[in-house]
Amino acid sequence: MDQIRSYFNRFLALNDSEWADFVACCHKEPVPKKEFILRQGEVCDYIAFIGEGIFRFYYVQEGEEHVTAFFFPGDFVTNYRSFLRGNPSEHYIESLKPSVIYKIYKNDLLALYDRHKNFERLGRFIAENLYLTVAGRLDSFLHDSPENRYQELVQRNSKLLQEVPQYMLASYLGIKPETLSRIRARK
Amino acid sequence: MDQIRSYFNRFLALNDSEWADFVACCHKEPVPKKEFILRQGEVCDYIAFIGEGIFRFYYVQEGEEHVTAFFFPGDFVTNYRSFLRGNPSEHYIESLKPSVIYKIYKNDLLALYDRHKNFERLGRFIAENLYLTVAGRLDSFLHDSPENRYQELVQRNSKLLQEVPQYMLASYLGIKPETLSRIRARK
DNA sequence: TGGCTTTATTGACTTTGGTCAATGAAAAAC
DNA sequence: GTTTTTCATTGACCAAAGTCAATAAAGCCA
Repeated sequence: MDQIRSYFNRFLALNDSEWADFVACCHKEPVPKKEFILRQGEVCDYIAFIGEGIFRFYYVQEGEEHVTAFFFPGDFVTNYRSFLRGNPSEHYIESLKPSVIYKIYKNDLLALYDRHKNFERLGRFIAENLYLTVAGRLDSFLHDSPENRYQELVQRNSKLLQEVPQYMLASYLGIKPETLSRIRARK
Repeated sequence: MDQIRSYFNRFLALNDSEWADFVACCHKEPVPKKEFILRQGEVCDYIAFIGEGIFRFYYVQEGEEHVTAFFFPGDFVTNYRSFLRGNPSEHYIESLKPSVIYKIYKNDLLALYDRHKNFERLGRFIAENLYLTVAGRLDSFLHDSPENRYQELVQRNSKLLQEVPQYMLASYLGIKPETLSRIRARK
């Protein structure tokens, strides 16, 4: 839980009563390897802080898996679209290793927003931050070659390379496993 | 200004005093065609609601323009990254037609956040919404062919096709003008 | 450990988008 | 309205990623 508090502190410091209120809403949950915490068609009614483990966020189209994102300890994992809009999820969220998460359900979170202005603000900061992350990824990928995209990834997030099977990485980069294999062989 | 209020109402209704407070922070500004409202290197210290006109958001790399986004009447336009972080902008924001914008400066907006919890919430909604837009675009870019991306764009946002020169559209889709021309000829 | 399944690599070939260059059309400037 | 510039189209060719298939390597489970 300390991890979560320090995550929050990067944006804004909660006082002790706000924090206690938050802690009361967290549900600790162990997740075995290769387990889905969200399936296509389900509505995502929680956000989950990752204490341990790795998750991938992907959808299936014409029999092919398309990986949109990976999540690591210290991240929040959720289908934010499904969570916000109440739509059924197009994505699966699956653990790649044995994991531990802390779930906060939507009703509880909305109540926290209502009760504490600081929480409302924290929610804004987190949404803003998510936006910046994705927008940066879009920009950097929109006009770069797959080769450059891979090289950038290696630089910025070498953790991914060791922790995640290559065929998932390829999908995350928007290319085929064979192509990624060839890019890696190129030097 | 009614446009802005109805934009807000899609997310949350402001009461009259909140609205009056907001209106007092808006600075109306006409913008001629092909005018920059933000240049590379400048810090973006405002968000601007578009009353009339079109803007494009792009950066220049190795002599080439890369279009990241277009903005239309009813949208907010800003370099959100530069605005939030106070970094110098990598992007230009340029009007494509004679336009009218309503600027809200950062200091004023932060003060609104402080004064009204509803405003804080509105800020969250807007950030969340921006995130969903970009995240969807990223997904479609990573896993769809340029051809499909174009077809999707035609369906979802036919306004773009009429209003924006084709070479800018091509850049927005991450392809060359010649390729877009050929995709269009394909049927 | 040995056998099975999944994942990664490599090769031959195809498809698609990029490049360069020429031409035509449309829009802007005078 | 005519000139000039910008933009869109088309063709020939090239480069890069995709496809299909075979093989090798790695991981997993009994």
